[in-house]
Amino acid sequence: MIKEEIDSCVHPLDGGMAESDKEVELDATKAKVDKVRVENEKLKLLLSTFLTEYNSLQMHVSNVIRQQHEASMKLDDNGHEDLDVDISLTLGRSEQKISKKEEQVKKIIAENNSINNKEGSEKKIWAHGLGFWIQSFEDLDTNQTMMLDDVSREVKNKNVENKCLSSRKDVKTARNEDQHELLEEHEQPGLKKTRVCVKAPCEDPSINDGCQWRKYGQKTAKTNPLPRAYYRCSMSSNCPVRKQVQRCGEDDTSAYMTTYEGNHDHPLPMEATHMAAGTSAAASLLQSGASSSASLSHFFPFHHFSVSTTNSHPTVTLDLTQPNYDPNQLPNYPLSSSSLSFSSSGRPSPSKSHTLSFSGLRSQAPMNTY
DNA sequence: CGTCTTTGACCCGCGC
DNA sequence: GCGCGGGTCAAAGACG
Repeated sequence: MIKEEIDSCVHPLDGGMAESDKEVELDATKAKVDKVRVENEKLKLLLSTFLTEYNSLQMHVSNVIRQQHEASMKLDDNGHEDLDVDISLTLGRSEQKISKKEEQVKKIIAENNSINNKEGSEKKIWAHGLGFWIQSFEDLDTNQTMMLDDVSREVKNKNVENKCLSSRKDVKTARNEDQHELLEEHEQPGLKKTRVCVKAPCEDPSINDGCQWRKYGQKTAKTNPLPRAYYRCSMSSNCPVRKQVQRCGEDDTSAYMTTYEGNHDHPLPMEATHMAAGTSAAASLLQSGASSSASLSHFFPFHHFSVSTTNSHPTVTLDLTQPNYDPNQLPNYPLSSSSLSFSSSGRPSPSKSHTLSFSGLRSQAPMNTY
């Protein structure tokens, strides 16, 4: 009432019609505000539902992981050290033989976990493919991860320091010897490093998968007139990871085949861990004997892939140019939401790059959550 | 000046 | 043993 009086004083020239219009307008605005409020409440409810579902999903995943862990512990009749390290998905490695370095790392993890368990905090550390160590979503302790990386680097640096070589031939021989040692140490006899090929639809060959790559060569293969580019990981001076990028064909200029080989010896950025998760999952599946398309499609329901062994190189090929998406499969894969995304950095070529990432691959490879 | 790309030469494994 | 082809090296140049 007072407000109306004030309004009539402020606008003495306005007639009764103007006042009634304003009342109508006010009512309309109030109605709009109420509507927005109701929508806001609905959104809040939706958000809380999502959060609840997310938490229950997390609990479900942790339970599954715990069950797998317990099952594997039961199967272990040797009664070794009670390690909380369950999975070591490392591209191109066999889990049959564990090197001293890995034993050292596992020992550190076990010691830390025993301490942490005393404190009532349950922690697990996962060894991811492509040489990247991560921890489960239950708790994230970067100190442990860094410690693992330090151990890894320390051992590697010592190996490098021990080599005092002069001529190029000696260096090459040493390189070959190192590779041979790695083969002997980590791989089954007669089998070379596992390769993971990713055929991706992309206009630019310089796909940014999260790592920094340095081009060290380019060749034109006889079988394919289009040049093949060779890259090595430049995030670490001694990182052995290589990748080859080759256009799939003259008539298929929008697709590139990227082949990854080796294990990173340094922490990876998040985009790279997604990629590593996908590739290492594929590699570990290959090594675990999941060679049939049927068994592999269980783990990669949304994309075509194939397995081949050429020149003793076990190779998993993920074809992301042909999505194998079937909505009917969704209920069977509650934890899967395989996706591929590209994003351009906008920088001018040749620095222009695209981001390639996987997410939610359902396999032994755990999901990264940060 | 440091880093990265280009490119010809070289090395090595594999098939014949 | 020889030749071929894939993979790597390293010098030179480009670039920021």
